[in-house]
Amino acid sequence: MATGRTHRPATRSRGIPEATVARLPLYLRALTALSERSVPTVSSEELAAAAGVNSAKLRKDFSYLGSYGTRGVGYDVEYLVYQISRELGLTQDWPVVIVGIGNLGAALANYGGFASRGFRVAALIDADPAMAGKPVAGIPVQHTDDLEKIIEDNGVSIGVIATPAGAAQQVCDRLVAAGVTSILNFAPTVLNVPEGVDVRKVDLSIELQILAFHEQRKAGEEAASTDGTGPVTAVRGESGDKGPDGDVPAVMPA
Amino acid sequence: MATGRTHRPATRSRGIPEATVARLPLYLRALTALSERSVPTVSSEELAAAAGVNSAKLRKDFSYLGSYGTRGVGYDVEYLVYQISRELGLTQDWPVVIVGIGNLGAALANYGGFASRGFRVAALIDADPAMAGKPVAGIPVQHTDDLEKIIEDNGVSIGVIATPAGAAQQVCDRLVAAGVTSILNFAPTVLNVPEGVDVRKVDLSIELQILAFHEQRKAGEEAASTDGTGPVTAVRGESGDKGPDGDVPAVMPA
DNA sequence: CCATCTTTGTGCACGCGTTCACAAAGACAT
DNA sequence: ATGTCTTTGTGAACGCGTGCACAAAGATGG
Ligand SMILES: NC(=O)c1ccc[n+]([C@@H]2O[C@H](COP(=O)([O-])OP(=O)(O)OC[C@H]3O[C@@H](n4cnc5c(N)ncnc54)[C@H](O)[C@@H]3O)[C@@H](O)[C@H]2O)c1
Ligand SMILES: NC(=O)c1ccc[n+]([C@@H]2O[C@H](COP(=O)([O-])OP(=O)(O)OC[C@H]3O[C@@H](n4cnc5c(N)ncnc54)[C@H](O)[C@@H]3O)[C@@H](O)[C@H]2O)c1
Repeated sequence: MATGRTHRPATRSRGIPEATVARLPLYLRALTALSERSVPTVSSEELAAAAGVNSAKLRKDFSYLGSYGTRGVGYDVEYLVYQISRELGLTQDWPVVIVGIGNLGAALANYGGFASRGFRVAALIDADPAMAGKPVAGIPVQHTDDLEKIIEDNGVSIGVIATPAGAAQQVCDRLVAAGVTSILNFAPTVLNVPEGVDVRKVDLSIELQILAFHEQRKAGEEAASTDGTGPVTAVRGESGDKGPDGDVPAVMPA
Repeated sequence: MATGRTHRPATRSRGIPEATVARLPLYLRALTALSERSVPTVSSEELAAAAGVNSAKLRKDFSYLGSYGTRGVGYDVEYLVYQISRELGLTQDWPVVIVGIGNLGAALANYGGFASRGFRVAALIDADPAMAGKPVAGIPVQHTDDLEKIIEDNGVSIGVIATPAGAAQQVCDRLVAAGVTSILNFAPTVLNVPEGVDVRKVDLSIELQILAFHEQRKAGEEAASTDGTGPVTAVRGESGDKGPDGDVPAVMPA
C-alpha cells in the first residue's frame, strides 16, 4: 500500500476562502457585461442577481478583498473589475499549452473565450506525427517530443490535458517535470501530482451522471406508487466492452 | 426582486447528500476499471486511493446507499457497480440532445464516453440552416425549428447547451418549455430556470481563472521569501501548513 | 447642519461535509 | 469453538460555507 500519503492541505489560501475564489470569475463576468453597457455602479442586490448568487454572500465575498463599496450607492463597476482581475491574476499574461489536439483539444484551441482573459495559447502539442506542423486555430501543432522545450521556452505554468485517459498521467508527469504547476484535466482519470501542483478537472460524464441521479429522483417521486421497487433487470455489469477511454477514476490530488 | 426564486430547496435528495452523489460517478469509474481486471473485491482503502478520496469518506458515502460491504473483506466489486449504477439511474437509457453543433458541440457529439453509461445522443440541433441534414458523428443535424417536436418524440429530459452565450437562455427556455428538466450548460452564462429544473455548468474560463489565482499566489509566496520587502512575514501561524491545493466542489443544482 | 433613506459590511447561528477514531462484525486459522 | 486479524460502519468533533438580520456609513435633500 502507498506510504506516507500526505493529508489534504485544507486550502488555506491566504485568507480568501476557496468558495469565494471560485465565485470571483462569476462576478467578473457579470461586471464585465455591466462595464460594456457603461453602467457606472451596481448594488450588491443587482450584481448578485446577475451572477445568480445570494446578495449577502456576494458582499461577504467582496469583503475578503477589501471594502470597495460605497454605502447607500453600491460598487463602482470599473474599479471592481480591476480589483477582481488583479486578485485573480488576470492582469498578467498566462501562456497555456494544450496537449492532445483531437476533437476536444481542437475545440478548445478554437475557443475565443480563452484569450479574452489573459490566457494565451502558447502552443498545441500532440503525439501524432501526422499532425505535426498542421495549423489548428492558426497555431501549428508541435510534437510531444518537444514538450519540455516548449514549456521552458514559453515559460508555461498552466497546462491543459485533452488526451485519451490512458495517456493523461504520463503527459501530466512530463508537464510537471518541465515546470507546469497548474493543470486543467479533461481526461477521465485521477491525476497524481506532487505537492504544490494544482489540478482541476472537467468531466462531462460525471456531470451527466449527477443530472441523471436527480432526474431519476424526480421521476420516482412523481410516480412513487406505480413504480415497484426492485425490477432488477439489465444489470449493467461488464457485459460488453467498456468505454475505450471513458472509464477510469478521476479526481484531484494535490 | 422581480427575478424568480433562487433559493435552494434544501435538496433533500432521498437522504443522500449532494456531495456524496457527486462522488458516486467517481467510485463507479474506479470500480468499473477493477471489474474489467476481474478483481472480485476491494477494500475501502484501495478504492479510496483509486478514486482519490479519503477512505472514511468513501465508507460513509456507501453507508448512505446501504451496507454493501463485508467486514474483514471489503466490497464486492460487481455488486457495488450495480448498486451505484442503479442509484445514479444508469440502468435506464437517457436520451440526450445537444443544441449548438459548433466546435464544442461537434466534439461532444463525437465523444465516446457519452454513450458508455446509458446516455444516448438522441439528436443534434443547430440554428444554422446550412447545417441541417449534415451528419455529425453519424447523426444528422436538425434545425432549431423542430426542437420541441424532437424533444417530445424522443422523450428527452436531459439537454446539453453548446451555443454561444447570447443564445443560451433562449435555447434553455425552449428546452424547458418542451419538457427538459436537466440541463448541462457549456455557455458562459447564468441560466434562469423554473423550480424543478436542474442546471449544471461547465466553464473552462472559470476553471482557468481559479488556476491562475493559485498560480499567482504560488509565485507571490516564492518571491516573498527572496524579496526582503515583504510586508507580512508570518503568514502561517504555527506550521502544519500543507501545500496550497485547490479544488472546489462544483456541486450546485438550481 | 440635520434628517432621512439606501446599501454596505459583518456578527452570529445553523447546517453540511469532512475526518478521526473505534467498537463491532465477520473471515480465517487453529 | 475460540482466538486473532482485518475492515466495515458510524458516533462525534470540528471547520467551512451560507444566509439572516442589523448597525453603521454615507449619500441625498431640505
Ligand atoms: N470530446 C469530448 O467532448 C470530451 C468530453 C469530455 C471528455 N473528453 C476527454 O478528453 C480527451 C480527449 O477527447 P477527444 O474526443 O478529443 O479524443 P481524440 O481521440 O479526438 O483526441 C485525442 C488526441 O490526443 C492525442 N494523443 C494521444 N496520446 C497522446 C500523448 N501521449 N501525448 C499527446 N497527445 C496524445 C491523439 O493524437 C489525439 O489527437 C479524452 O480523454 C476524452 O475522454 C472529451
Ligand atoms: N469551444 C470550446 O472549447 C468552449 C469551451 C468552453 C465553453 N465554450 C462555450 O461553448 C459554446 C459553444 O462554443 P463553440 O466554440 O462550439 O462555438 P461555435 O460558434 O463554434 O458554435 C456555436 C454553434 O451554435 C449554433 N447556434 C447559435 N445560436 C443557436 C441557437 N439559438 N440555437 C441553436 N444553435 C445555435 C451555431 O450555429 C454554431 O453552430 C460557447 O458559448 C462557448 O463560449 C466553448
